[in-house]
This record gives sequence, C-alpha cells and structure tokens, in this order.
Amino acid sequence: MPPFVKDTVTLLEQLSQRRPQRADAARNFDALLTAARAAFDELGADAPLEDIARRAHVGIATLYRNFPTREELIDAVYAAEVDGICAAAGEHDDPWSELVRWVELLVDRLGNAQALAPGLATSSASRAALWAAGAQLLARAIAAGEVYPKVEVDDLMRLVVGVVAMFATDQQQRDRVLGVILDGIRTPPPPLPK
Amino acid sequence: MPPFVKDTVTLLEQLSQRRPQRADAARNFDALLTAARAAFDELGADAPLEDIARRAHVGIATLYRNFPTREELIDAVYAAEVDGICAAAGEHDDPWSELVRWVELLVDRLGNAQALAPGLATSSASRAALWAAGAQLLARAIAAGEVYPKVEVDDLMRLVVGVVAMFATDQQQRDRVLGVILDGIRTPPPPLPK
DNA sequence: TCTATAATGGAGGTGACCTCCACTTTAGCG
DNA sequence: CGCTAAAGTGGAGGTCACCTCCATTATAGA
Repeated sequence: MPPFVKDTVTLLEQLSQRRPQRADAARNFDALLTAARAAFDELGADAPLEDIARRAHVGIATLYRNFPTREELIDAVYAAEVDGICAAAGEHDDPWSELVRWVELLVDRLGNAQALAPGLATSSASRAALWAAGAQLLARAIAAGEVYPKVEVDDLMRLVVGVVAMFATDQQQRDRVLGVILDGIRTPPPPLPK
Repeated sequence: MPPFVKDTVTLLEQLSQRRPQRADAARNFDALLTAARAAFDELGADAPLEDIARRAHVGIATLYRNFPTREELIDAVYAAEVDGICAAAGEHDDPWSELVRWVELLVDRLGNAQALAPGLATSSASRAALWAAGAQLLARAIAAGEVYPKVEVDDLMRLVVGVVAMFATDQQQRDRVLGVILDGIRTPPPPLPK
C-alpha cells in the first residue's frame, strides 16, 4: 500500500472499533444495523428509532447506547457502501471523464442508499469520506484545465447530493439535471489552431 | 389589462376570499398571519404551530380551522412576496438577461422568505405561481436559442429553489453555484462568421 | 462456581401534532 | 334594544416520537 494512503482508514474499520466486546452486546449491535437498514429501506431516513429497536428485539436504550444520534446510525448502516464509492474514485481515464464517471456512479449508488442522501447535507463521517474522494478527482480535473478553477469541492458535492435528494423519483430528469451541472462546471474547449 | 391575463388571480386575492366574514374571526385570521410570519422568521419553517397560536392569542383549533395544513399557512404568509416575484417576470431586456435577472431576484427574495423554500419542493399554491412565471421566461429564452431546449421549467426551478435551501448560509457560495447552473443551461455562442 | 462489571430494557417525562365538542360571541332581525 | 340562530372558539386529551434514568440481568474471567 503506498504510503500516502496509510492514514486512510475505511469507515468499516472505524465501525468495527465501536463494536462491543461482549458477545451479547456484539449480537445486539449487529441486529440493530440489520434492522436499521431494513427500516431505512422501507420507511426512509426518518424511520422511528423505536421501530428499529423493536425489529432488532432490543430495548430503545441499547440503540441509543450504540448510536447516540440518528446520524451515527445512518453512517454505520451505509459504511460499506460509502467505502465502496470512495474506493471507486480511481485515476484510470483522463481527468474529466474520470470525474464524470465517478459522479454518475455516486448518483447511482446513492439512489439505492436513499436514506443516506439527506444526512449528507450536514457533517457526518460519510460526508467527509465522500468529499475527500471528490476533492481528488476535482483537483485533477481543474489541474487539467477541464473545470473552472473557481469551482470548489463543496459546490460540486452538495449539488450532486442535492440532485439525488431532490430528483429522487424521475431518473430521466435526474440525469438531465446532472448533465446541466456538469456542463456548467466545465471550461469551454479551446478554439482550434488555424 | 390584456385579455390573456384575465385568469391570473393573485395569491393575495385568493387569500382575501378565505378571510372570515365575522369581525372577531377576521381579527384572529390576521393575528395568525402576523404571528406566523414572526415565528417563521425566528424559528424557521417548522416553528411549532402551537407556538404560533399562542403568539396570536388564539386557540390551536382556530389555527387549524383557518389553515388546515402547515403548507397553507406558509402559502398565506408569503402570498404577497410570491405575487411580487411573479410580477417581476417582465419582458424588458433580451430573453437571456431577463431570465438571469429574474432568477437572481428570485433567489434574493427567497433568501428573505427562508421558510418558503423548503415547501416549494412539494406542490403548493406558491409553487404553481412561481413555476408559471419561470415557464414564461424560460420559454422565451429557449425560443431565442439562448437555452438548450431540453431544459424544462421544473428542472430549472427545482435547481434554483434547491440552491436557496442548500446554500442558505454562504451567499458567495450560493451565487457561485447559481452561476454554474446558469452556465449549464445556456447554449454556447455561435462561432463568429469569418 | 462466584463476582465485578458490562449491558439491558422499558417506564416515564417532554414536546409536537391534531380532533372533538361544550361553550361563547356576533350579526342582524323584529 | 334584546334575542337567537349560526358562526366561531379554545383547550383538554389522544397519539406518536424522542430521549434519559436506573433497578435488574447476563457475561467473562478468576
């Protein structure tokens, strides 16, 4: 592993640190994550926490002990997905098409993790990880002169996340709007030399 | 007044229809609107309704009788603002700069009516009025070849409203992002004839 | 097996939503 | 002016979600 990645700890690793030691507690921890994912899929990001505890056959206090805020629960549930998205921020193509490819992948994956999108507006572990991944790609695209330098990571990421949340229902519209945004950040091509 | 505007009833007019006849009831109606505006300014769009009723020295049932949903209350509170914004969708400049001017005005006004923005995502009277105003300007800009024809009113309006909601705090960032979007919908200029 | 300690769960306080209906106020008529 | 039908009122109380507290229970390790 190259040295510059040394300090990149995946969210999944962070999560396993928080998993309790004792056998019964660890079982509850896992049951909560499973139940939460089901509830989020079914009822969206604001599924009642007491409902989740009930599905996990666990008291509400146990849920709160493991995940003091709803935010943390959501981060935990989607840790694997987020790690996956971040890992997909590679450097294979040229900077512009790599950026486009990744943003499309991001939008697509977030489409399945609906419950994640709303929370990304505010700070969270998932947000930090995704922003960092986006930052790399954006920096390269800017360095290559493909994107206006005034565009900041936060601009792009919030726009993309906002689009997922706002245009969740109609995929065609979502892609059209995404096209508008990508078109908006891209510099015009240089005139051909005569 | 030109005939094609005949069926344009302002939101304010619609509201006055709903104002009760009896003197005491009319007073309560007004007090509720005043209290609601204050509460929205202070606490945002999800200010407790019971708080609003209390400020208006009115029972909670009276609030619900006049405004069965929070949505309707918000629409009522901001009816004048929305009418104003719609009326500003004129046709003075050339289509593109008129569109830009109006969108900027819209964003600016919505900035003051923070509580309005979130609700515009779902259907409401305000939404309908603003969308109609936007539709006119967008259609003209498309007809003039200044905007890609694939862009739909709903795309543009939701983006703009989304930006107001998502970038409420940092005005500089908000304007930057708005620039990206406007840049994204605009067609490239035709090459100069040699 | 025993015990120190980690973990549990659900009762109960808080605050918001909304409905229901016994009561109060008003408009307008004689 | 006084009366009354009809319009309007308010707040008690049911529902639901959030979150905390702590007496009780289960586990790990000696």
